Amino acid sequence: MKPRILLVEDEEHLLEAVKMNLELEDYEVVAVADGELALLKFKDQRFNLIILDVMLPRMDGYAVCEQIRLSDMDIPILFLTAKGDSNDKIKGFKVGGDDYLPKPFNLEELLLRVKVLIKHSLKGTAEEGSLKNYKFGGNEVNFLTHEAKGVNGDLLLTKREAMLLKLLIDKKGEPVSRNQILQYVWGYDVYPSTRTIDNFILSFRKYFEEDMKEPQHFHSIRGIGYKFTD
Amino acid sequence: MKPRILLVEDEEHLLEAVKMNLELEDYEVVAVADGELALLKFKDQRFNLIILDVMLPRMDGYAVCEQIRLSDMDIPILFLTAKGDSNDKIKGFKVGGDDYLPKPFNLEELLLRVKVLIKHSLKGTAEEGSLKNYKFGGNEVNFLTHEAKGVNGDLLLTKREAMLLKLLIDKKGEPVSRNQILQYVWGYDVYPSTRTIDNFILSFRKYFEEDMKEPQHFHSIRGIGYKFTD
DNA sequence: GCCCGCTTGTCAGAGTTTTGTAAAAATGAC
DNA sequence: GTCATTTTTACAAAACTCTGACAAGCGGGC
Repeated sequence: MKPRILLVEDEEHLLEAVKMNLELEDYEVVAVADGELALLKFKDQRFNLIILDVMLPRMDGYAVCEQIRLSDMDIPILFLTAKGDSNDKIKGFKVGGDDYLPKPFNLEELLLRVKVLIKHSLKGTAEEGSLKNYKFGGNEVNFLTHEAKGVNGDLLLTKREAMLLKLLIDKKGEPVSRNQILQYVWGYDVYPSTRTIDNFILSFRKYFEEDMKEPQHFHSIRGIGYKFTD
Repeated sequence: MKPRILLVEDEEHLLEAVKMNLELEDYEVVAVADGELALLKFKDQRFNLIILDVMLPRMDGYAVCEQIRLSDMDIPILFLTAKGDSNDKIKGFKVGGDDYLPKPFNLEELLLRVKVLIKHSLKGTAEEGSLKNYKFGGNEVNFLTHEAKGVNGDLLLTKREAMLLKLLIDKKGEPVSRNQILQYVWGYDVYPSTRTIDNFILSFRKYFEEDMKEPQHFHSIRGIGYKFTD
């Protein structure tokens, strides 16, 4: 599964060159030439990294970054900019950028920075594997064997169920967005429709909740996603 | 618990200056002046970030980085170097560096890069959420979970409420215009009618003000917008 | 001080979006 | 092909946001 990059750059020539080189490095690249289009793509798809030119038609890179940060605090953003002075860099960082590369840049350097940022972004979602057994309420889950004990006795979790449950439990107490769920459980190139996740939550509530109408563990956070509470 | 930084730099003057500034930013800094000492400290203690000068007595920065990477693939490493050419950067990345700053550098830029790298290194460790926590008057807001404690007890903020509240708190003390609010909370192409914002302010006052007629925190600035005061 | 025009406060639904739920259809392993 | 699992579809229910009406408040000109 290739890491996905959203590349936003209005100089067509440069756009093509960078896109090609990133693809040679085995990334999947979506390339757009203006800020608004970038936001649409971002909302529509999932990426591991965004490369953002500062000077863009219709909406500059900083504004795009600020918008993106409203809904996703984690995705790395790398700024490209023509001007080299430190104020630009600082502005880039202030709006939530993670790295900064002045134009003209050395291509190899860009590729290296991309690699570093992608490495970071994958770190969170890579398997840690440490958690193999978990108890909450009167329930119990074994993530190795997928066996679980719920309110209606023993049951076996399916693969997807186990992945999703593990994700929620790993992040217990904090809401996990539907996007994060999709990234972690389904990966980057699958797009199950919106109701799929709900169905899994529905199952969990059937398995583990005393009262489905008043869930104690699997909370829905409207507009965001779900949250697990112990 | 403060993030811990290992700072390795042999110019005494610079070392002191950077150390002091990092400490002002509330990091705990361990400063050493040569590469071998850096490795000893690294084996002995736990850090969230390593700042590494390339030119060091006894053992250069690249070598230190390579050694560290043998036992820890995750800790972020920021290189400082006197020469500005791209080959140095590339070498830095190749031995496992995460970022690179050419000397002489702007101090603010260093601090920003440090912040970004630390943010990455803390990701996933529970403390992250505490930075997104805010208290004022007898109230408390957690922007990560959207939980809040107000004058009438606990409540959950909606997505929009959380965004608007965050904006106002980020800019506390200064008035935020209705236009800014629209831009930030609703995005670049959506403009709800004028009364909508007031409704949200109304809710905030209900949630957080002792006396709605004499708001202490959510002030209306006639002709402009609103201002949050602590 | 008093009036007038404009801005803000307040509220009650209407309208919209998101989530819950179940059943049917598709997928994929064997 | 068969079965278990996953995904889609459809609709219901819930939650949130927005609108429009009107009241109240503010500030400038007189």
